[in-house]
Amino acid sequence: MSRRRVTLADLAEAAGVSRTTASLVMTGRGRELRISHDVEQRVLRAADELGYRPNAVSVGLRTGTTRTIGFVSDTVATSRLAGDMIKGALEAARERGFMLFIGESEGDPELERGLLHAMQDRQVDGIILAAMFTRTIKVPKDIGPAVLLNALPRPASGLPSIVPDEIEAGRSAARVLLDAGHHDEVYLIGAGPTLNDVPADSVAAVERLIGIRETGLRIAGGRVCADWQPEHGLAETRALLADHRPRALICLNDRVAMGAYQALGEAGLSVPGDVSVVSFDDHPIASWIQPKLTTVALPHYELGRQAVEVLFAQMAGEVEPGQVFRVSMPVRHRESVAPRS
Amino acid sequence: MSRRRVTLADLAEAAGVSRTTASLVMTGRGRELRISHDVEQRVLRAADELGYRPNAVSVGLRTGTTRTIGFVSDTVATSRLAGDMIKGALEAARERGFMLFIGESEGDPELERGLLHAMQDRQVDGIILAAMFTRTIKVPKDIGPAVLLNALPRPASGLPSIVPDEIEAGRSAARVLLDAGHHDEVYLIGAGPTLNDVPADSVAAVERLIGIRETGLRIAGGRVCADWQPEHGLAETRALLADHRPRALICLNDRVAMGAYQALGEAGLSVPGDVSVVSFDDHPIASWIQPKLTTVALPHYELGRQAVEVLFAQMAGEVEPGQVFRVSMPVRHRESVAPRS
DNA sequence: TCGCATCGCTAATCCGATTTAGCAAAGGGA
DNA sequence: TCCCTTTGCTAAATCGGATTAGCGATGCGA
Repeated sequence: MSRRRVTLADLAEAAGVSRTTASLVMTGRGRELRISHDVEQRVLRAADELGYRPNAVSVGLRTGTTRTIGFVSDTVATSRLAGDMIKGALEAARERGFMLFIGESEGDPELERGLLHAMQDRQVDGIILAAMFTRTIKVPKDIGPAVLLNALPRPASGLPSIVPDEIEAGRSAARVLLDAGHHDEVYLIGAGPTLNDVPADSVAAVERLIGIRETGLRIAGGRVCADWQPEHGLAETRALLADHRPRALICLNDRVAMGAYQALGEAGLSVPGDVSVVSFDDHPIASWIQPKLTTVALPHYELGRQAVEVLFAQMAGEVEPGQVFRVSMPVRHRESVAPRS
Repeated sequence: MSRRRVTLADLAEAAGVSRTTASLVMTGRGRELRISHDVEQRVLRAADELGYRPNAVSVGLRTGTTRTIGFVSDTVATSRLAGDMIKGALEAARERGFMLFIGESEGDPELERGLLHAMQDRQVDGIILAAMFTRTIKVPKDIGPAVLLNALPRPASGLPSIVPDEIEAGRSAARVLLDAGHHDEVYLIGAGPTLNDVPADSVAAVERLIGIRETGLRIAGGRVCADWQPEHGLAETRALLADHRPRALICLNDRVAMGAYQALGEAGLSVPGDVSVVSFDDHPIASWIQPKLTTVALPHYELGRQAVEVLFAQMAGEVEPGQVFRVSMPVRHRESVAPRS
């Protein structure tokens, strides 16, 4: 391979100074500790010529800080939605010269412990604990500086959390319909009509429902889906259409909406002419299906960014224990909503 | 926070031995260097009680090996397809006690250099250079042990490559139709009919075409798409249907196929009754659209795994310079192909 | 001319492990 | 009894930097 890396000792020798002096100049403490301008320039020039870059492992050992963050998720890393979360975290970290370790626990606590250990052993400066779906999680002890992403601590742990503002999202979805004149004949697919009619463990479902109902929108009915997949959306919408003639549908996510589209198509109903549809998530398919789906977006990228930024703020001691950061969910206006005729 | 980490010195003191002895026992070299069974047990017990875990940063500095791999991609990390690639790499790495640094270069060479430096400074043991779409890339100098994932080196660089076997995939797709009795009236959507009719820079398009044509399947015609997105698939299939009546379609990927489904639906043609459809990628939508799409899967998970495994093999000196590893693409038989009537 | 502060730089220590070289005690052969 | 091995363990060096303490030279006031 290439020749040995240039070390501080090499640099010092090339510049004709001690390692101490070289170190002081390179860390920018030269001024403060009275290194002459002349010597400083000499060292900087030598560093440039030799292409000196400090060995981060050594720095990590000496200073105890590695400019590294651990990102542990149950399975976020693989889900499409989560790619953007990682991307946001990655960019925010990079802006500050930090790198990210990624780990997936697959929901296995044993594995999670192992990952956390592996990261702590590598002296990460902080940890992001992320969840695939918004939910509550048990926080391991002695985790050090950490934030929860898309999750809330089950027994309060003092760690800050970053979550999407699902309640506001519910309000937004309802308002899109209200603004278009849909005050009644609105049905829910995926959950509802009451707060008890939700898939198990779905924080998103509950909060979206709360938001929707807060606006005062009259909900004519709703169908729960065990799982928010297209086939369930299809089945439940079919069942709904057997007895009812909705003028608008709020689908609890885009995959469910995709199924709903299929059912509406079968029934000879056009979107948005006969039925308006709003949804949640802004999954890629939302702009692939015809007509393109108006949906309230999960801000994955922004969630990832915020997690990193909150982590830095926390390390700087600027965060209240247990503080919850809600990231707003923007509406993507597309083609699936028409004014009520 | 918690109390200071347990160090080797703590362990040695607790066990009443020297740091050297403690280290020898913990690294398993005790036998070899004649540490008595008695002392060995004493150290192990103390380690267990104290919960001693060696500081990986220190080990990294001393031994020069950090049990860490750098994963740099143009933008893989965020694309859905790539999530699985990372997952595969993650799991293969974890099985050997390695962690992964993730970085995204966004195709910016400057950024890529920065990422590679950041990783080299952290003494990664090897690097995986990944690409979003299969393509050729210029390999930076002095990169150390590395493999290319979903990419081939432009000027031969001696680095091994891991790529999906697209030619075999083309053969597989064609054979699915041939086996169902479709020997003619088969059209291509997304590329073809000749090897010149492909989107720019698409290795996949060329190789899939080569594979398809090798089987001797009679291709009645083809429509290129500038970009393999649903809307182009829709437009090109519409255009095709204006003059022709295909009995089978090979779509160059699933998103194009999704557009083709829409066009076929508009034309009142049923899948697979009137027209059989095969495609490539096995994108999640392939099992969301109706009828479920028969497609030749990009083995993302397997690609990720292989990249890590080849990297280890390379570090062990078991890989030929420039060796190319082709990962086979399995057919997912679903509902979109029917026998030719 | 002496004492003291300031300037400009460096020697030595430390971070937490691994690894080399070697020391003291016990055992064995002549 | 003496010398040589072998056994069982440890002191010290090392990795590549950051940091603390301090040293010699110069300048300045009295």
